Amino acid sequence: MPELPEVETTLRGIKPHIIGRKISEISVRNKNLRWPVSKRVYSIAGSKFNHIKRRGKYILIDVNDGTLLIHLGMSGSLRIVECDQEFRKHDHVDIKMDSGKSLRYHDPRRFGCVLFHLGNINNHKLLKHLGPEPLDEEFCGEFLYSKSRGRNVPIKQFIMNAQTVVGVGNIYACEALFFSGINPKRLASKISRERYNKLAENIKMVLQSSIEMGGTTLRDFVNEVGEPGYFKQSLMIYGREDEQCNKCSKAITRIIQTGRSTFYCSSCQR
DNA sequence: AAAACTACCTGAGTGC
DNA sequence: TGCACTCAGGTAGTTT
Repeated sequence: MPELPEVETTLRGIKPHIIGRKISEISVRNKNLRWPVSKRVYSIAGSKFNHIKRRGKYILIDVNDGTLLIHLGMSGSLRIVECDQEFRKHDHVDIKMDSGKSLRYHDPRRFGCVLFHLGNINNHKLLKHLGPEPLDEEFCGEFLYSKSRGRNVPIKQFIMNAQTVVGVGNIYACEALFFSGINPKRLASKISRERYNKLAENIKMVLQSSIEMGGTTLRDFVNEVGEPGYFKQSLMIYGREDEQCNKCSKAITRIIQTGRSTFYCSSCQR
């Protein structure tokens, strides 16, 4: 589910409710996420949430001398609820705070994770090999161009690879390629510098506008208070098979690339 | 090193 | 109703 804008929306939403708050009690109702929930998360009881940031689609919350590392997988969400609110199905982790509210992790498919790492989080194996943040300045067309030399992989896979750049999932990859007029099947090694400049700009633009609208809700993404995001209404190409392209009116095509749906306009995207 | 493939899991929707 | 099947926002780990 969540790509970068949805994770950013979640982070901004929970931040004012957790920073400086003391953690009173942790409960893990189902530890079987992608990896077992760290036993160490119990050790944060009595401490305060100090700082929260995002790296790619990972949410990192500093507590004591360690960091909570949370990923929402395909179907995860984090919400702020009253401590005494009844648990719903798939509410797996609950962190009660001295405010009377809880930070609650919900994830039907359990592809996400809740881990606790002592020491410098930048050395964590899940973060070590990640590419740059797409909204940072260092991420630009020139960067994509040089990184793509010799890469015989379709451009869509290339930009969805977290080692290339983080945070670009299936929806925003399709959208950015549409705005750039690039066929998703084109090999990364065969795209010009000029087109990469355009692509990098469009990746930034698409992610930024989605963040401004609270992210994209296809079925189950909700923010910290359980509301959906509204970027779905702005999607140009994703999920619109057989509908008319907004630029040229031709029917939108859906193909499968590495097991995932790709939507594109065969006339606008070459 | 890079590309292709596997695996993890539930729920919604479709067709018979 | 029920069963079988497909598809869904992600990505580490394994194999080729």
